[in-house]
Amino acid sequence: MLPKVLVAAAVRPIMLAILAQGESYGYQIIQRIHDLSDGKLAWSDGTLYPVLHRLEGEGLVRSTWRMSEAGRKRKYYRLTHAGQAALAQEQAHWFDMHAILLKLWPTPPQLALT
Amino acid sequence: MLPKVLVAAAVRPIMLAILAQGESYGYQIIQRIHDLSDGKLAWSDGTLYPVLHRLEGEGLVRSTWRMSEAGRKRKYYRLTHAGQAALAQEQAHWFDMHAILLKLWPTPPQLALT
DNA sequence: AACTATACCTCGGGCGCCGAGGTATAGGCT
DNA sequence: AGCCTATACCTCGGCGCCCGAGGTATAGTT
Repeated sequence: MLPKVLVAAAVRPIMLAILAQGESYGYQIIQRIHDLSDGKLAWSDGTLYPVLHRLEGEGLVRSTWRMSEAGRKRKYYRLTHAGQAALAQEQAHWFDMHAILLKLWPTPPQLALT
Repeated sequence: MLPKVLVAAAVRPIMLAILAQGESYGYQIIQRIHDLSDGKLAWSDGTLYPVLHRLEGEGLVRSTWRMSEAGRKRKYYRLTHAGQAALAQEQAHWFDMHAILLKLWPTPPQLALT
């Protein structure tokens, strides 16, 4: 299990990046993240929804209610222009930090030991 | 300025990595981080000391008081074996997350836009 | 009728940074 | 002597944020 702080740091960039690939909704996002990380990230909906609401409050995503073919209500989220800019900035920040860490880690990944 | 959550996620790996290069003390660590990050990371001592104490409480570092040539008391910290193992694990976690993000970011660094 | 999966939501605890404030010594300047 | 800066350590409290627990509702299966 990845440390909480690291997960916390990645929540926003991951969410923005997923929505940058096309609109989606809560449950689907959770599953996409689960698959994408080979199960390393398994977020509960209690984690996800507050984040989505916050992003919406900041104007980075916009939501619309729609019906699925199965007849269930879904709230679809899609990225705004401001959201795309925010994603680019999150990326830049991540790479900044990554560069700093690489300087400190002369030896790459340092496999195994687990 | 880098986001707080991202900084929070990097605190432990950075501290452990710096101490892995040899023993050091509070003020020096702050300066090393400042230089190393080209000023992108400027931690206050109020940030640093609680972290050091926590790491010591977990047995990842050990400290000893010594005198500098100038005659001031300094508390030197150095990594324990457990600390080295912890560092390796932090590295592994970071690279796990990095791999996930890279999957979501087909376009590399995405320079500029700043 | 009961259960599972889908689909949304809120609340509260806990963890952890970090600004503000505190103590103390060494050295330089006036 | 008095003052300032740099060095060097520390603690406390607020704020932000994940995330487990709990709640509501519908569709399909057993």
